[in-house]
Amino acid sequence: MGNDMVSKGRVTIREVAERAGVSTATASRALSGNHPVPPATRARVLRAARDLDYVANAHARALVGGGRKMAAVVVRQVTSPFYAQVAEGVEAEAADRGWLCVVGATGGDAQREMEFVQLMREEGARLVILVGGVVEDEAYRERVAHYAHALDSSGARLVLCGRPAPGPEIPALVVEFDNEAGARAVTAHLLSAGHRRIVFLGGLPGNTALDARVAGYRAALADHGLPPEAAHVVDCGLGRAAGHRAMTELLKRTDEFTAVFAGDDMVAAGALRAIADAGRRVPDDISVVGYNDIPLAEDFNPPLTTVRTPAEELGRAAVRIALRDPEHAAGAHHLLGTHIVVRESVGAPPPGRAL
Amino acid sequence: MGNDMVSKGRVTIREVAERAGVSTATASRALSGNHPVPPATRARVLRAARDLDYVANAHARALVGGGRKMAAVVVRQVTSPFYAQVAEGVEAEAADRGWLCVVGATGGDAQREMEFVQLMREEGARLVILVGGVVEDEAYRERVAHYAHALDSSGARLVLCGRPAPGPEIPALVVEFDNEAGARAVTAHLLSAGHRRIVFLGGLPGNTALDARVAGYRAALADHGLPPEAAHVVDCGLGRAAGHRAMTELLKRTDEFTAVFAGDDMVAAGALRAIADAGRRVPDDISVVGYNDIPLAEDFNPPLTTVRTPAEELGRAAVRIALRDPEHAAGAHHLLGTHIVVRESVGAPPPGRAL
DNA sequence: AACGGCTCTGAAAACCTTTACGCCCGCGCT
DNA sequence: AGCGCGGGCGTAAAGGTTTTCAGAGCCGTT
Repeated sequence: MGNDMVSKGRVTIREVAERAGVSTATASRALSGNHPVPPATRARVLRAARDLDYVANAHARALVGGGRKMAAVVVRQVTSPFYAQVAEGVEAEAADRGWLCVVGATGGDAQREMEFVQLMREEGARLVILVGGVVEDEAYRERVAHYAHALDSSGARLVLCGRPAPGPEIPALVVEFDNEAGARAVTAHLLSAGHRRIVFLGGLPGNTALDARVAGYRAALADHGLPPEAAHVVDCGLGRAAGHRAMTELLKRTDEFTAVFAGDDMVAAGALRAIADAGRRVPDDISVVGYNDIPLAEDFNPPLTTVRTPAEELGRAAVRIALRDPEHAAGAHHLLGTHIVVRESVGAPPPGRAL
Repeated sequence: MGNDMVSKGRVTIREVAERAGVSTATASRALSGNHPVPPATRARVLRAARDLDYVANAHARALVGGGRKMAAVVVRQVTSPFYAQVAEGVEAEAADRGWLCVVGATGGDAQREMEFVQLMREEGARLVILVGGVVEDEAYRERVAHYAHALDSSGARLVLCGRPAPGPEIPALVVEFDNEAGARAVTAHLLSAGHRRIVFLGGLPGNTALDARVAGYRAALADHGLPPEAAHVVDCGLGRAAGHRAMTELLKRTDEFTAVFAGDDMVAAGALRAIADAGRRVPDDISVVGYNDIPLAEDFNPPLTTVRTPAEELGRAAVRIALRDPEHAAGAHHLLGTHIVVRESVGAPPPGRAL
């Protein structure tokens, strides 16, 4: 495959120009296509570049060009199916326009988040996407306001996915799912199946995403004419382990429920296992719904009824919206729709305990 | 948070130097720490930098410095649990040393892989990690030989995770799991449980990773004194859907097996569902083992006995080894160990059909 | 007192590309 | 024939940082 003289050191545009018998200016124009060049000259340059296996230096290019085509997506962990899907969406949308996508994992540590954003400023990323619900405390607001202004001043855009902007005039774009609507719909689904005593498993007070789901859950109960006391929220947080632990305890403590609304599918996974371990059956004894519709949800036992939040689409939307109309985007708030996916984890409540 | 004069345009080291009353050379030395600077001066510079909210320009830095601290990990898709774990390992190990980690998803398309590697050359990545088994054909060998030489000539290192180097003197480092040993062990586990008719579900002829697992499977059968005909490999490829389809067909066609060795856990997920759909029970009627031990494997129904391939460790090892002794690393081949995780998807073969 | 060596610092080059500016030439119009 | 215009192309500057080289000042030694 035509590797002529891959001498040591990198081939520069100077050498390409020399070989093609033109100046570096002309070579640059021919290679980048930024400026018209007669076909014959252009062909000569391209030929020389190919012969020499020339590789443009992105740094030199970015240095003179100002910014660079790079997007960054920051998540808690890459291995969470939901975050992975969002990252994939960002990567795909970025790749479609020839952009680079770098990912940062914070492990939930604010310090690492700050370091990463700082790094992105140094790298000249033009788009930073922070993904995932958070506890919205004072520290968070300050931190994000700082990011927003810092990035804004270097001409980069900040997108918050599933987390709130700290204020209306902060130069950040919010894109998220309508958690409240989704939770309301899936709760309504349980209610219309006959359930009245539904436990919400996986609350995380202060976390805006979870709080919204809890709000939707409460709203659905109210829609159905149930009193506020009907709501029973277990604040065990997210994750498979948390769901397993909380469900195990709950089963030991009470029988006063016929259905479980898990804060996300991983919680549901843990809960399903706990229920099975306790010798109860889903959905005959207890109905379960989850949230997010991760790829394996249909392989749970039984296949999980859940709310599909098209995570990859969230990632794509974040990039698209941020890049579409940069002016209008700042401060905007976009809600993405969700829908229920009915599978087999919901049934009628057991006759004896219907109400 | 002390944002003084974030005027338009970026703050350069020149302004920092000016404010601190030193030259850019001294400022650079104080900021980068590459060269000793008296504490008092150093403090003045740091103070000025903080006051001005100075952000170093990574491009300028990389331009003069030659390379840059950046690793790239290339996978088929980010949403596959296994790849996600590898990527997380790379990211973590990179972050530990202050490196950046960019990820590329190819969707299995060689064209996109080539484009991405090219992009990494332009960006000056110092480490490119290609992850995932492949069909080792002539095109593959040519492609990778090209990568290896191209990257090598720009001083970058190439690591192949779970895929072969096209030749012994190709400047690439191979890090992978010992697929053959893992498959042999888990097959032996089935054999010692009494199974004799074991189907391997998920072959993918030419794919080196799968071929190695099949080889391990055959070796275990031979170890047990079984004739080569005892091996039954279904070449359905990987993925949940493939596993489901192949298992459904197999159940329709024959009863001549008591255990299934799924090529990976996703295949196992599909197979488990197909078995359940057919009204058979695991492990009472059919035993199933998987491969990789993805996070949700313990939530399968029943919890899946599988081979743990510490994927995150694979990613970390790839970075560590490549960066440890760059000289010695080229052409080296590292095998990482695996071990069985016994759960509940394996039992004795049904009495009537033990042999 | 002179000199060697050390520390601190600054001027300037180098890294590679893009682009503003301007030159030269040829063509078409008057 | 002269002039204006525009296409093609080269020169040089700019972009921000690191690093080399060398100068300056100081201390200790002879």
